[in-house]
Amino acid sequence: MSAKPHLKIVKRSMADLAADRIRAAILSGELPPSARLVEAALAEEIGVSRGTIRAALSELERDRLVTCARYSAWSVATLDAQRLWEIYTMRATIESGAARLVAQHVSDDAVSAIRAAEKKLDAAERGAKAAERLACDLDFHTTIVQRSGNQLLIDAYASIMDQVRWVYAVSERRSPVRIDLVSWHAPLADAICRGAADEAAKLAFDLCLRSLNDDLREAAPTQDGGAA
Amino acid sequence: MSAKPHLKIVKRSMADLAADRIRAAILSGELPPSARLVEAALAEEIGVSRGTIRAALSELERDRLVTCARYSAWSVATLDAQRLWEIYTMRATIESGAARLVAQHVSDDAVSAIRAAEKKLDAAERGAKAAERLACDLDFHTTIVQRSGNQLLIDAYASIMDQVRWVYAVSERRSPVRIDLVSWHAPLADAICRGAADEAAKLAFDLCLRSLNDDLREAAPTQDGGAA
DNA sequence: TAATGATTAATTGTTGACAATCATCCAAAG
DNA sequence: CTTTGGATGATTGTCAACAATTAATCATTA
Repeated sequence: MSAKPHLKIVKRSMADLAADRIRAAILSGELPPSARLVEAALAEEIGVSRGTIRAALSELERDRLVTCARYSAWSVATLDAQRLWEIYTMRATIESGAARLVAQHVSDDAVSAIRAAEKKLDAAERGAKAAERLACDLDFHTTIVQRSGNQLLIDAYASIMDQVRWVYAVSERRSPVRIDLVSWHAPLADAICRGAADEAAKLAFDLCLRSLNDDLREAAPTQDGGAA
Repeated sequence: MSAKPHLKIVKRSMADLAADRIRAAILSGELPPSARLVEAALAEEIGVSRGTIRAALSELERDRLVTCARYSAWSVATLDAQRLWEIYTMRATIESGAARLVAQHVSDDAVSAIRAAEKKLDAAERGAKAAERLACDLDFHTTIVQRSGNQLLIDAYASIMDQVRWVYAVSERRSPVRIDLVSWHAPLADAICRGAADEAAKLAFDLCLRSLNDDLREAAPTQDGGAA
């Protein structure tokens, strides 16, 4: 996105590195939901001390990937239907607010960024494989949030999208299928570029909830009698 | 709100207690924005070790009340116009999403809760002092978020409202005046109770932004030439 | 058998000491 | 006068040991 070539070295603490490792293990499914996490064991495995691991786990707790029971145990968070609904509606809320903000002050800059993301969607829809389509889908939504110019929204979105990716990872089919990408997203892009804030907010919200329904149907195909 | 009498003792760690102390000092203005925070000094003052203080500061960092520069210094976060805008639009986003969710599945329960909060607003508008009016105002909004039933939204709202209270605390006039409480809030309450999701979302968002404009005018009365 | 209470192993909470890093100051060179 | 370089003090990063708490086990008893 921002192609400005920063030279600065971002120095990261051992705690951050450790958090990255554990996060990757969780997002990859290697550490499944409810898995027990023992500070001493992780410290041994990663090669740092317990205090460092504790800082890492605290960071992951903030991201809601792990939970902590006092004096008892850390464990990977759990995912139930309620939490799934919360994650998707939280995502819908953030995207909706971002879409409203972008639409309220449309700039040529924003329009071109959104149209570019839309174009990539169109290209991905024909021929690209599922993972690529999903990436373009997520990129489109991320673009909108980025253009809101609100760092709080951007950070909150990054956090909730981690949860979304986690949901994808722990569900049976790793990547949800995404079809009709353009026809679903075009109305939102149009509304934003047109400056129709209310409409953009509504469309953004509904688009996320539609993803929820789709992903749920995939995750539990026996749940609803899908007979037309 | 939830009057269920829990007997359970919530045991809190020293780190949590320390975080509470520091948080209170920040929210009260005792520790002003940009104030330097030294782990060792805080540890001495509060009476715990540095490791515990570090955990407390990390918690406050998550709440964006303090920032940390590696190997250098912790300090109380700063508030500029950009951040102020981000805080208020983040609040607007959350409330808007919550209002939409509540309106989408209106229940008698929700209606009575919202109407009750509205009634308290009406009572406060006539005669009560400024602090009381502000409290009822905040309570009305909190009620809506609570009724969304989304713990992620509720937590995010609690966090952002901490920031809002902080803004109030560090600005010159401690409590912003709130006038026309009922006439401003009634359309939102009506829309939600009517199940008009889009309208409720729009009204909730605009209501927050209106607060931003009001609070800004108070904080910097010379900024805009207010002549009609 | 079911409830009670002591015992114990496992795990997190807390601490103080040491290492790594940063910011400042000051002198010397150009 | 500006820049460079090194010394120095202050502050955070990391660690390993100890204390507090939990959860499970297993006799004991009614």
